[in-house]
This record gives sequence, structure tokens and C-alpha cells, in this order.
Amino acid sequence: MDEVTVGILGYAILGLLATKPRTGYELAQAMKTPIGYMWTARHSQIYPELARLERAGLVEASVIDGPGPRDTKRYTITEMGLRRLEEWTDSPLTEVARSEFMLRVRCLWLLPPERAREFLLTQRRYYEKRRETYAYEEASFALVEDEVDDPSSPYFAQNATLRYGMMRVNDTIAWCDWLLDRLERPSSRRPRTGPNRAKY
Amino acid sequence: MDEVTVGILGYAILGLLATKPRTGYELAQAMKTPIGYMWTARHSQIYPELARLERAGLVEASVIDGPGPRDTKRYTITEMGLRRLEEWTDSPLTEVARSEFMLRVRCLWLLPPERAREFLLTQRRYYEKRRETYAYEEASFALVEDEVDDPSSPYFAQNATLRYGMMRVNDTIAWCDWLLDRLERPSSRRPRTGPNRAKY
DNA sequence: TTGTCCATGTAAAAAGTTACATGATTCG
DNA sequence: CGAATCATGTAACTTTTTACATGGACAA
Repeated sequence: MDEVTVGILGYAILGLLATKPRTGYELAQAMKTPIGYMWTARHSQIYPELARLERAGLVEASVIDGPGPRDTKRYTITEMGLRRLEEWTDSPLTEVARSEFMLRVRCLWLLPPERAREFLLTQRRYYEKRRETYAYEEASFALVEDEVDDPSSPYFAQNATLRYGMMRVNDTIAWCDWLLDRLERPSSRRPRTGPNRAKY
Repeated sequence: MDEVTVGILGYAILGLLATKPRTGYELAQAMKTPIGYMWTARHSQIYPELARLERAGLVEASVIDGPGPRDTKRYTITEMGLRRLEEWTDSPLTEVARSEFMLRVRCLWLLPPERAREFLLTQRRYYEKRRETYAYEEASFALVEDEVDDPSSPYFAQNATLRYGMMRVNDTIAWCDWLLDRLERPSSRRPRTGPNRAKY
């Protein structure tokens, strides 16, 4: 029996289970919004993947009682699962950067400045809300300060990703302001020389 | 005849064609690496999508001579394509943040500090290389300074995305340094001076 | 002559989203 | 008594990746 290949989704699940056992539903909740945890998945993806991981012997399920027509199962990571997760963690990584936001920004020159401005303000509001959520999360780490400072504690790693998220939203907001400023005063950087500026 | 629905990939292509006509190959080159342009696609995705866009009347193809067994086609965006692209640009946007890097970081607590350190240094080197590429790109904008300041010029928007990319790599490098420092001196209680602290 | 770049396509597989489906409990 | 939350699954569809396939031009 050779090693079953595990995809990113599988490792994302194993990563959550490494901290504590969870049900499929709890995993789905955790992966619904990327709070300090930059990955998302729906329950329709998670349940089949859990079954796969179980067949591969990387997780184990135990039936617990719960509501509904089906069994409620709590999944625990196995020794083997932990080993595979550890291997994956520092294996070579090549990432594909995908940002629909930047794709839109690249087309902003097509819009009249007022619409471009509105668009950026809407995005800015979105990132402000994220900042608030992150700030709220951040406060909860104050309760486990010792673990946050210990590199072998999951809180250490979790806190590091939250910091990254916080940095990102702050910078994105600052960038929005920078671009909004440039939109409002187009040629204020230098005295105008060329033709045709007054289009809008 | 009702409007054919266009996906992100379609708009990414239209966004590139809005600046100037290109062949499928040129589009594939442009979308291979996300230089100041945060989206990627392979030629196997681009060619069928171009055919779809053509059937929908959003782009037009003209055969030009070239090598190989098949015709070389140059695609131009149509008036209708431009209209659809403009509509899409500031339509409601909800983004899913996906970062395999942060997924790995969340598991760093499983690794011995030395391996965690090595992993972060490798990532840091990767982002340094990106920074160099961006710096190179940035220099080319100096040649079109007037357009960069004009919100109705594609260079304005392109430069804005490049700035965003540059900011991102700089901050990611700073964040790596912050975490490396925390890894090396685990439980020393020093004043909190993270990368996101009091910058803006 | 071997390899890389130009140039275009198709096929198969994997990953992700949306929709369908069931049923218990708890809160207003 | 209806809506939300808990809880698990499948089916259909879309998107993305990987692999297969062809062939000319040009350089080491």
C-alpha cells in the first residue's frame, strides 16, 4: 500500500485537526471565513475529503451522539497524519497569487473618476471591517500570552498568521488612500506640460 | 439573444486586450507570471476562452501570418467587450483570500525551530527575488511619467497594481524577519514592535 | 542535432462552487 | 409555528491544472 496523495485541502483539514479533534461541521465553520487562516472550503468539499483522509489512515472517526438523520462523527488526526502534515509544512512551495481586486484596479482607467473613487471607497470599507474582526481576534490571544511566545505551541503559529492578516488589511487600506488621493488630484505632482488633461 | 455570462478569466483577458490587441500566445505569456497583475492562467485555459469570447462578440480575431501548423490569430476587443468590461470593473466584489504560505505557517509549531527557520528563510529569499522583479518593472514606468499620472491612462492603473505588489513583498519580508526574530529568542518578553505596529 | 521559443489546440483529471436533500433541536 | 442552527451527505456544474499533440524557425 503506497502513500495516498493529499492535496492542499487535505492538509488544511489536517492542520486544523492537529490542534484538536473536530467534527466535519466544526471544520466547515472554521473554513467558512478566513479569519487569520487564509483558506476557505465548503462542507460539500470537506465531507468527502474527510472520508478520503480516513481511508488513507490519516484521520480516525468516532461516532458521538448528535441531532439529525445521520451519525455525528468526531475526527482525530493519527500519528501517520501528523507525520505527513509535518513533512508537508516545509516542503517546497510555489504560490499562485490571485487577486480579483487588483484585476479590477487594472481596469479602473476605463471608469469615470467618480465611479473609480466609489469603488475604492467600497473596498476600503470592506477592509476596515476585516480590520475590526482581526482586532477582536487579536484581543483573545492576550489570554494565552505564554503560549503565544512559545514556538512549539499552536497559538504561536496562529498568532503569526493573524499578525500577517492584520498587516495586510492595514497596508491595503493605506494603499486605497494613496490611490484615492492620486485620483482626486491627477497632475498635482508636477506642473502640467502635455496636452489634453481635461477629459472628465 | 441574451448576454453570455463571462467569468473572471474572461474579464482578465478582456482587461489585457483593452490596452492593445494580442495573440493567444501573448496573453498566455502575460498571464504566466503575475507581475503587477494578480492573476494566472495557462494557454490551455486561454485558447478555449478566447473562442468563447469571440462567439459572444466581445473580441474579434484577425489571422496574421506566423509559424507552426495552425493560423496565428490576433484578438481585438470590441465595443461591446469594452462596455461589458467597464460594467464588471466596479460591480460588487467579494474575494476569497487564499494563501498556502499562511497555511504552512499555521503548522510551523510542529517543526523543530531549525526547520521552521529554514522554511521562513527560503520564503524570504523568494520574496526578495520578486522585489527585484518589481523594482525592474517600476523603472520602466519612469519612461511614461505623464501617463502614470493620468487616471484615464492604462499606465495609471497598471502602476497602481505594481505599487500594491511592491508593498506586499516589502511587508511580507518584514513579517518574515519579525517571525524569525521571535523564533530565535522564544520566551523573552520584549516590547512589542511588530511590522504592523504604528506604521500608518 | 538538440533544445528553446513561437504558436495553437484537445483531453483528462483535480479542485472548487452551487444546488439538492434530510431531519433534529432551540429560540422568538 | 417558522426560522436559525446543528449535522451530514450527494449531484451537477464550473474552473483550473496537467498532459498530450503538432510543427516551423533559429541558435549553440
